[in-house]
Formats: sequence, C-alpha cells, structure tokens
Amino acid sequence: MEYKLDEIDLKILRMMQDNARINNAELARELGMAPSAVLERVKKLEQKEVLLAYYAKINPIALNQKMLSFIFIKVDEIIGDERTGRLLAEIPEVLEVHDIAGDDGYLIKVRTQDSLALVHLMRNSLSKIDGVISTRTIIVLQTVKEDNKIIVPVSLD
Amino acid sequence: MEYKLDEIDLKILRMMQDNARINNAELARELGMAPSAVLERVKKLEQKEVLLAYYAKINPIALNQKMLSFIFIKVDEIIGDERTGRLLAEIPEVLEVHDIAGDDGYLIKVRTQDSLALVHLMRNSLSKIDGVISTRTIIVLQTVKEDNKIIVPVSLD
DNA sequence: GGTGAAAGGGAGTAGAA
DNA sequence: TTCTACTCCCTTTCACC
Repeated sequence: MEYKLDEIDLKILRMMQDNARINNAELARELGMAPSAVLERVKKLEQKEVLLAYYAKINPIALNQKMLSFIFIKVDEIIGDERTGRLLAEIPEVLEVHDIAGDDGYLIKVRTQDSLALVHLMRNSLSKIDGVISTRTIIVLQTVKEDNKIIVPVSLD
Repeated sequence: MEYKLDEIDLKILRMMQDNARINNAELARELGMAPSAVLERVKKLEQKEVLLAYYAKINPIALNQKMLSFIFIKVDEIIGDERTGRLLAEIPEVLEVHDIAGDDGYLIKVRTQDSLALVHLMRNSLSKIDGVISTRTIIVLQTVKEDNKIIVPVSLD
C-alpha cells in the first residue's frame, strides 16, 4: 500500500478531487504532458488504491433527505470484534461508521427524510443489532461544509 | 430549487453516485436512450443543483493523513449568526461543519496527519476563532464506512 | 518513466418530430 | 424531451525513446 507520489501525481489528485469528471485531455493540458502519459498515471493511482472512488455529490434536499444526524452507539462487544460496525454499515441510511476511542462505541452519520424516519430507523434497525446497548443522537440543524476534500500537499518529501 | 425528477433522472443519479466518471455513452446504453438526450438530462441536473459536484475519493493514508477526529465546538454567539461556522469551514483540515441542536455548537470533522497536528490545529486555529468557548474531541480509531452515498429511491411519487 | 501517431469512439450541436 | 446525423475532439493502444 505504500506508493511514492511525485509532484505530478499530487497535481492530478488535486484536480481529480476538485472535479472527478475532468477529462484526461484537460488534465494533460494543465500538466503540459502527453495524454497517454497522464492516463498511465491515473490508472496506476487507481490500481495502487490512492484514488479509491469517484462520487457524485447529490443534493439531499432534491431527494427529500432533509434530515442529517450523528449517532453515538455504545456497544457491548469484545475489543477487536468488528461485527457490529459491519452491520451498521449495511444500513442504507448510514453514510459513515467510525469506530471511536473511549467507551466502546461507534459514531455513525445518518441521513433520513425526516425525524420520523430517523426514529423508525433507530427502532427497527439500530436497536435490533446485537450488542447495541444505548444510543445518543445529535441532530444537525444546518450543514455549513461537507465536501470531505482532504489536504493534498505540494510535495511529500 | 424544486425540480421534478422522474425515474430516468433517478437512474442517472444512482449511476453517477456510484461512479462519477462513467461516460455519457455508457449512461445512454444503460438507459436505452440516445446519448444526446442523456447529456441534456445530466446538464439539467447540474444546472438545477441536483448534481452538486463530482469528487474523487483519495486514500488518506497515501497522503499521510492518518488521523480522523470529530470535534464538538461550543460557541458563544447569538442564534442565527453564522460567522463561526464559516470560519471553521475555512480551515483546510476541516472536512465538514455542522450546526447542531442543543448547546449552541458545531460538530466538525477533521483530518490531520497525526495527534500532534490535531493539537496544533486546536491551539492555533480553533481556539483563535472568536466565540469558541470549549471543545470536545472524539478520536476515530478506525473507519468502517465513509462513502456518503445517499439513498436514491426507485421513484419519488 | 516519457512522446507521438493512428484508430476508434465519445461529446456535443443542430434540426426535425 | 427525444431522436438522428454530423463534426470534432478525446481515449486508448502501440511503437519507440
């Protein structure tokens, strides 16, 4: 999984992160390279799992997903058992599942239509998962930023 | 911002969310339509802000961003003042900023190289923001899921 | 690693239904 | 909104450096 990235790779990553649908010819122009060389690099970045996926960000409102919440889930399981996390990840409304330090738990990010759908999810999905002891829900009123773009340095030295 | 989506639009959204780099001809083949008609629809979905952006998901480990955390930020500000949220959003390590219900605060998602960089960020960026009263940090040990794909229904009725 | 040529296919526009 | 037809440009491969 270790893979040496040079400045050109980092530029590619930066452009791809900003607009995954940029075409190869445009990338090549920005880099001052032949399209074939750039294509090679992109393929290698995918193959080496540096570029993991290309997502379209859909406006949740357009699909009636008006409610966003984070839920802390306390779990009764031996450390190292990852079953609960996998079960949580299978719920379609659950966008993120993080194993967190502290009191044996998970933090999940959930998008639902409304508060009713959230309650329904908690009653019918979450609480049915073996090992879930308790939950604490954080309601999001408004999202200011949600692009998940990580920092791409100028060089890695 | 209201825009009627039909089943074809929803299929496009589903395919785009799964792979933003799918090409228009492939979309058209899957839909059994002419490429020009599909292109029209995609353009309209972008224009109507249903499709908001196309992101490449980069492996954070490849860029030495080994640490993920969530931080609750308690803020002393009148309700409706959004300055603090905007300032938080400007910090490059901050991937998400959510205005949360309850005790006048924000929940932010932060990716840094390591715990030192996190402490540095908290000392030099967070605590320098006007109105920040206190913070509570949640350390992520392991991320099980992080695709942020929302549910695209079969129809919207 | 990189370039450049060549073939084949896709992107995008126009006009008609 | 869709299709067909058309042009132009891009993608992709391959030989070579």
